[in-house]
Amino acid sequence: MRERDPVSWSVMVGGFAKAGDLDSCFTTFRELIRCSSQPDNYTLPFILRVCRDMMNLLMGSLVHGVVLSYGLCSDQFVCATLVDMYAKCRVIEDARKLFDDMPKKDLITWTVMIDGYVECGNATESLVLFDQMRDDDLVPDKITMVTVVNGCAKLGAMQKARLIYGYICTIKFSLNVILGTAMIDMYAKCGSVDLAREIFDGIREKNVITWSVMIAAYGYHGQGKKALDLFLMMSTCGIMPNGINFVSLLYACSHAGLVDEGLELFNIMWDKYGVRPDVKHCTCMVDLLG
DNA sequence: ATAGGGTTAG
Repeated sequence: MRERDPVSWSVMVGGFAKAGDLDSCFTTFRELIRCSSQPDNYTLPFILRVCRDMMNLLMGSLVHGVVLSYGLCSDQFVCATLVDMYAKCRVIEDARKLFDDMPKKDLITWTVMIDGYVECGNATESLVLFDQMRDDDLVPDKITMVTVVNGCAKLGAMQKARLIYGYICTIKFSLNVILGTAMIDMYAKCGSVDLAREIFDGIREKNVITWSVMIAAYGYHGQGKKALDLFLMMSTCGIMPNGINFVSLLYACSHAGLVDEGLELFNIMWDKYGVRPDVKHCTCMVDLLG
């Protein structure tokens, strides 16, 4: 191409990244910077998302430098993407520094920061931020609530869980699959498998993850039989189980001492469902038989 | 043909 626009450059950089050719990805990016004039506001965020998805902090930092050199750091959209990149690369302090320096933060920026803390294992701080966000008069949407619910699940705090559920009810969010599934997980990890089941029963369009979360919940609450029943129900509904389902199921069997059932599952997972046993499945089997 | 954030094991 004699004429390349920002899209052609981005597609090429992203394409190399997806193909796993980081050298070419890197080289092409540098060439982009050398050859193009001022990049538009979409090119650098796009490349930052590539860095985030590949957890390539090295290239992410390089792009950050380019953002600074073009004076784009005051752009809210660009900056939020940087926060997300650093957070997902587990450099939460750097993410927080950028976040704190932003004069105006929109809902997505808050959500990215809250989620960053959850993923980094600091659920307490994620809930603190959630309160600060509301003090800032921002109204969370469903995606924000998914991250908050996740934070609460990690904390295992039932008091908080009830507050958050109450809040979701007051702003009248209908539960979509993802938020509903997150809430099942939250209640289960906060200790109430029954409340989790109530949410589960209220979700009309369950996907494989919804079933998986509920099955796992019965598993770590020692109710292996119920986990198995649910698995049968899931099969009846025509949902195809994946490898994670079988991790939860085998775990459930080992914690309830259901040796025969566990062996049976281990046999059919490959023969009937084409799921190849991995180290986690085998660990559960060792637990079950040992 | 780029267009910011979200769900299961570990």
